[in-house]
Amino acid sequence: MTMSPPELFKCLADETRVRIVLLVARESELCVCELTEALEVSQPKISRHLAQLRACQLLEDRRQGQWVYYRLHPQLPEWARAVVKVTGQANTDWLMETAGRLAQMGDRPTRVARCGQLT
Amino acid sequence: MTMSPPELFKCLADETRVRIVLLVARESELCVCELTEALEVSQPKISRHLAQLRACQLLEDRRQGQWVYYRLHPQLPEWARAVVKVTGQANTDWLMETAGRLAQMGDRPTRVARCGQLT
DNA sequence: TTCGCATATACGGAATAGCATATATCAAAT
DNA sequence: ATTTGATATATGCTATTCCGTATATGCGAA
Repeated sequence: MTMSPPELFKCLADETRVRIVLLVARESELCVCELTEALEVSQPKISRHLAQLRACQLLEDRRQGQWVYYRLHPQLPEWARAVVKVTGQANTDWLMETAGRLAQMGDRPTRVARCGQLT
Repeated sequence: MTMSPPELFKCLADETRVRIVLLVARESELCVCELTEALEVSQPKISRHLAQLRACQLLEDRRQGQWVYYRLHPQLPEWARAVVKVTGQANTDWLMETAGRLAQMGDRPTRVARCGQLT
């Protein structure tokens, strides 16, 4: 896959979108409802940004039952991955500011429970 | 200095601006006329983008005679510097595509000559 | 001071991006 | 088949961004 610098940076130029990408990178994989809760923004808003991140090949989605999980696109170029990594690592405080419930990630039980859904 | 991820990425979300930043990082320091020639864009356009990069503290300017030189801001956070570095290194081909005359950087004489100005 | 070059800013219009609300799709459960 | 919860898309609007042209400023040379 190929991706020019401005293409990548346009994707990351919106606060909601960077937060999504950094959180997903940090957690390996997150579903829409987790992101909606973590960032405390409306579902359509999250969804629109996710569509954009999918379109530019930054994220990949995987449907599992009623949930859709997002992760970094496996073919994301190394340098882009490095950009995400270094940014996330150097900005954990900023990231967690708005990470809502996701902040206490360690003590959450199953992913299903996280989504407020049972079994 | 502090700089949030979306702040940095907004600066880099424009093709002209990333090119400026990557070239400046690569060359340590460049003046406006060099950038204008290298990127082959109008002078006001370059200047406007430079003003923006100055405003967000990504670049610092230094006046020397009639020229104004730009370099990465000395207090730019490490992670931002790392983002610029890894992006530049992984995209030299893309960078040089539009780097015009600056492409033959090795064989240029003095900076003054580069600007098409004598002594 | 006046001229010429390098650089910066102002202004108006065109294009783009982001948002809220409403609606559609799709899978699981009943 | 109908309902319900999860996710996606459409629509209409506002706000922001970017650009070209014109103009201003700052500096050095004459």
